[in-house]
Amino acid sequence: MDEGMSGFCIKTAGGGGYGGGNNRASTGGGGAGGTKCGRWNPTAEQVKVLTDLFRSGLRTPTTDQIQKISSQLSFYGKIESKNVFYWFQNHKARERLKRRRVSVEERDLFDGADNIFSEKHAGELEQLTEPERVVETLQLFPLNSYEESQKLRLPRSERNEIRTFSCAMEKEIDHPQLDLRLSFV
Amino acid sequence: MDEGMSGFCIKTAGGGGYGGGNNRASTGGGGAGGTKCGRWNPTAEQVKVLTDLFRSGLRTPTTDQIQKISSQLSFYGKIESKNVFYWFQNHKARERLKRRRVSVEERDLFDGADNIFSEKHAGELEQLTEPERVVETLQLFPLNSYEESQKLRLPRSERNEIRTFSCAMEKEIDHPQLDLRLSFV
DNA sequence: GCAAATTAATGATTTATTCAAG
DNA sequence: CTTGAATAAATCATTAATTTGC
Repeated sequence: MDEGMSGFCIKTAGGGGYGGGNNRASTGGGGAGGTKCGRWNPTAEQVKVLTDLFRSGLRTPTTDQIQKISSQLSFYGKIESKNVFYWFQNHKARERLKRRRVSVEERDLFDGADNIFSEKHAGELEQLTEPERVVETLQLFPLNSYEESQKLRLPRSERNEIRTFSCAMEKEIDHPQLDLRLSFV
Repeated sequence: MDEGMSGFCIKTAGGGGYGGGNNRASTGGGGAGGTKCGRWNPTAEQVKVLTDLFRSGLRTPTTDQIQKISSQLSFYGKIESKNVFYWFQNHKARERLKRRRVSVEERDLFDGADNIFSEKHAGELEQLTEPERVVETLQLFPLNSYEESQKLRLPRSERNEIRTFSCAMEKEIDHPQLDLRLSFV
């Protein structure tokens, strides 16, 4: 809405970008038919990969990482680097928000006399927030043991130092094995 | 069109969510739970208050300040003055470390935006940004001369405005209003 | 069943802090 | 004291989900 845009130039309007054609929508994969270049509408595969990366610990990818991810994800449909950047920003913030909300609920319940509802809400936490567990489609190349133990000692602040990982989607559709091997090491 | 280029120079960007809530005692080493008197295990509230104080500019609390903080924080669980002292020592040092590492990393990224090796150091530190800041619940009051002189002993980067302050947690009603009004002089 | 209307999610922008270099 | 860079917070805006009346 503003022409100020000093950062990346928003050229979402022009149909041009990213030869990746349209989205191969699987479920929510947007762009049903006509190229409605309103805003990026990620495909289910794209979301899955992004979510796996997030769960593996990635929070604020570097520009290089963003480009690699974007490049790989372009296989599944139209995507730009900025989409990846925004996705991580939003996802990080909103996960934090969810976690905080739930924690406040837990706190309220605990401080109250009885906490009969605690399990219920604990379950909600599991549902709402993304557990940081490694899924089978995500292969983590282990850190060295020292740092791993160090990492475990910091549960409070969501700190992660995942280094190298590759993300491969299992029996999904026809797609190449993603190898987002972002060598952080 | 910057299509061909890597596009997306992160200049002015942002995204995110909201941050209103409060943390919650998770693994509180609190006074109530099992008395595992190994070492201090701060509750989430204690960490929150300490972090807020840190963000408000406090770096090296005086003995009086330490005692008052400790006294107030004892509401949330077992705590001793030395815990507060060590917390500030450690937090100050670690924040400095983090900042230093990040800034080094930034330099590396600038030198070679498209340098594939830059990501080498990147991931290691990307997610190390300081946790969320909370300001709305923190009120600052003017400082006096003693603190001013103390301030001068800090490196420039830490010469923030350190003041007398009170920390009131407004939205979270289930604990008393902290009034950490530390009187210098 | 089906769209219009409404609500929930979430992509994208803008604004404010923060640190530190000059 | 000013300014550059990075990012979190807050907000705007658009799309998908869903509800609802027919």
